[in-house]
Amino acid sequence: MSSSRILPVLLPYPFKEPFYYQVPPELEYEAFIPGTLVMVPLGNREEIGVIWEKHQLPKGISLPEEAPKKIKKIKPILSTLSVPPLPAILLQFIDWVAAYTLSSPGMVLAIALRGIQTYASTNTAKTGWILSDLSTNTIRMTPAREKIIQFLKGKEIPFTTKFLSEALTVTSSVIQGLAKAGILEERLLPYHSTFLEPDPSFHIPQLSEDQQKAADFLSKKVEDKQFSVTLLQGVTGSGKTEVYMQAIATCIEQEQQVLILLPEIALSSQWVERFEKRFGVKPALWHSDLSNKQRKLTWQAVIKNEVSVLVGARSALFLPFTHLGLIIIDEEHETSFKQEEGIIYHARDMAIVRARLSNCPAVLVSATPSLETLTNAYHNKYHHLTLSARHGGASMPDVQVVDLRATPPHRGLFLSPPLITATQQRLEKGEQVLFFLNRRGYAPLTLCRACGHRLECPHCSAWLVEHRSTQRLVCHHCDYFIPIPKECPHCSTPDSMVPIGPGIERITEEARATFPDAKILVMSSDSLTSSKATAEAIRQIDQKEVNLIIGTQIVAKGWHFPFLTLVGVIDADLGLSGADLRASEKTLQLLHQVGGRAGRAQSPGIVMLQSYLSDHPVMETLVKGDFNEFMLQEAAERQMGFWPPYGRLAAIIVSADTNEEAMQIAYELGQNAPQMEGVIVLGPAPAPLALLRNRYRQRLLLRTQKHIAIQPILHQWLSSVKAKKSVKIDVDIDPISFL
DNA sequence: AGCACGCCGACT
DNA sequence: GTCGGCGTGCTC
Repeated sequence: MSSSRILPVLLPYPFKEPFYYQVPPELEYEAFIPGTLVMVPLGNREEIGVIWEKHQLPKGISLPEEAPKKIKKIKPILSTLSVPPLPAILLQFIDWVAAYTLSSPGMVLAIALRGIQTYASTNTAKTGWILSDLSTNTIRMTPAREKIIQFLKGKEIPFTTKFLSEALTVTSSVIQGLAKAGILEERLLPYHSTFLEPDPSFHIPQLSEDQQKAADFLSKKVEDKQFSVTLLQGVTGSGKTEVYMQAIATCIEQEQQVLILLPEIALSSQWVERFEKRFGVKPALWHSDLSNKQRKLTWQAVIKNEVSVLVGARSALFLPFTHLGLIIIDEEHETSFKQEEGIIYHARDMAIVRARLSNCPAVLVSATPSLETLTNAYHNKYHHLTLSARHGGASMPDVQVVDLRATPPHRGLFLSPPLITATQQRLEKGEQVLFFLNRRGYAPLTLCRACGHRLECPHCSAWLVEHRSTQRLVCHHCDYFIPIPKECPHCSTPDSMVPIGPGIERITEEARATFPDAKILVMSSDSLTSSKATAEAIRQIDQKEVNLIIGTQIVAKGWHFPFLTLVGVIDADLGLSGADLRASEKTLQLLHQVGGRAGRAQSPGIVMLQSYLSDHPVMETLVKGDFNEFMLQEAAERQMGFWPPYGRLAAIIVSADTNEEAMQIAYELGQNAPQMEGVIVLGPAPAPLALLRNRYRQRLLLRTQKHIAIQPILHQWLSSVKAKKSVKIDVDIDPISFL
């Protein structure tokens, strides 16, 4: 066996490097180009792997000494999968993401292979039936048999059992019988993609002058077929979607593929509808709720270039596009683009990397761009398009702060008199009102009036949240819950447990009592458990079957509520209390987004912010509406200390079964902290959730100046400390949430 | 990631 | 004496 027939194969497991396998003599070596999907033996199992890179050596020259030399045995590749090889850009992208996030390429590959994991086992091609050459008078004729033979006579394409039995009202046993007699012959169905081609000129909307300019700019970028990043910023209702749909149309005309990333694809039925109205067909979808079959079909259609437009959640970034011509990241400021488990990555940032590797434009879309994006736009790293006016003549909502110190709600209640009055007026006029509170359940804290005992999750450092609808106290961080106790578990005083603070269930209760005639709809992840339930809620709002909507964060996400004219933010201060670096930014974005739901169509909208901090800069910004100015001010404050976006940040989380073990390793990391110019290490300290799912967590933060590459420093630092397997050290590059 | 191998506690 | 807990190490 010549050693030149040995190839590196990357497996979807957390190994540092590819494994080496040999090409068996009966297979042609030249066919194994990088990206080829193969079955290989691993231990006593068979696994899917990918040919990773062929050593660029002339034939006959042996491999570099160091590569497979220390490997004891090299097993043969078993077979090649009948799918096209992964595109070279995807291979590069996987390596890039792995290096950036300090994770193994194999684990990144695992995300990319999620569409074919079941490929080998369930590759059953569809077949149908045609008439054979055998004479039909060799069999006994029956009416059912007659029908089938008459139907198939002269037809050359095969028809499936399902089709024949339904169309001709015969049972499948008749077909089986004819097949057995040799009258019918089984044939593979001709392959046709289930993904229809969108029509770029199906319905071209009338764009405003502003919109048209922006659309032309993006279309030009698509035609250029070069890497670029554009921020498309515009207030809610300014018609951003229509603008980028125009760029999608151009991309389809150029016969290139488009990827659109949305934060919560399950909630995007309205988006898909808009797409369908514009292009005549539904786009391909990619999200966690897809069935295995849909997943496989979509994955294969993407790699065969049969999908021209795909809308997906963050993992769609790892699909095997072969002709990517445009990536759009809608609601780019959304924190749910950050994957927080497994491979920790930010889909917005990785999308830009993928666009660069694919040499195509990326478009970031938001009414309230993230600080990072806005800074890049102001420093001319990104193009910046602004849509200033609301489309269709609607005006911006009028934002008012309700000072809760001056006009407090009644004792034990949460709706202030000004908000109640305004709500009453709007409801009487037949308009819709939204109450926003970013808190699920009835009350965030339950305590004992007698002894002060607070009910806490035994597995996490968090209060148990009362959910009255299910009669439970629930931990929002793990799956722990208990029935609502009748007496204090600590001092046994009966009926002493009292709910503290509001959740939306409690606001709903108060709203029912205050507005007995209102038709109330609750929107939270607890009430909208399926995309069907969500679609039904949206329908009720559209049809004006409800007039008071009470919702959590879920309502902030891109919906059209045409009859909504008043938004009441129950607790505008929520989120500002912590010491989180991004507290102001995130609160401002969220409240701005929620406020954007109001007053889209005919009537002007009002946003009322209930706050005890009415002179807080965030409130003042919301009233004045100068979002960008506030954000740039925030950015300026971060510049001095080299905080992001002017510096780099990495969080190291040490987790273990006992606090002692976690502290021990965290302490050792602290001792070995890198000491360099422009590098600062903070910690160790208990992580924000010091106990999570029974794991104790300690954290360190590494902050460097922007020009310093953070990965090599981390790599060296982490390899200086040895921990046993039960102690986990996770690295979060560019962490989003930290205190 | 899976899975085998290995060394210490409660049982047929 | 064994069954089995999960801690450690290996897979080309």
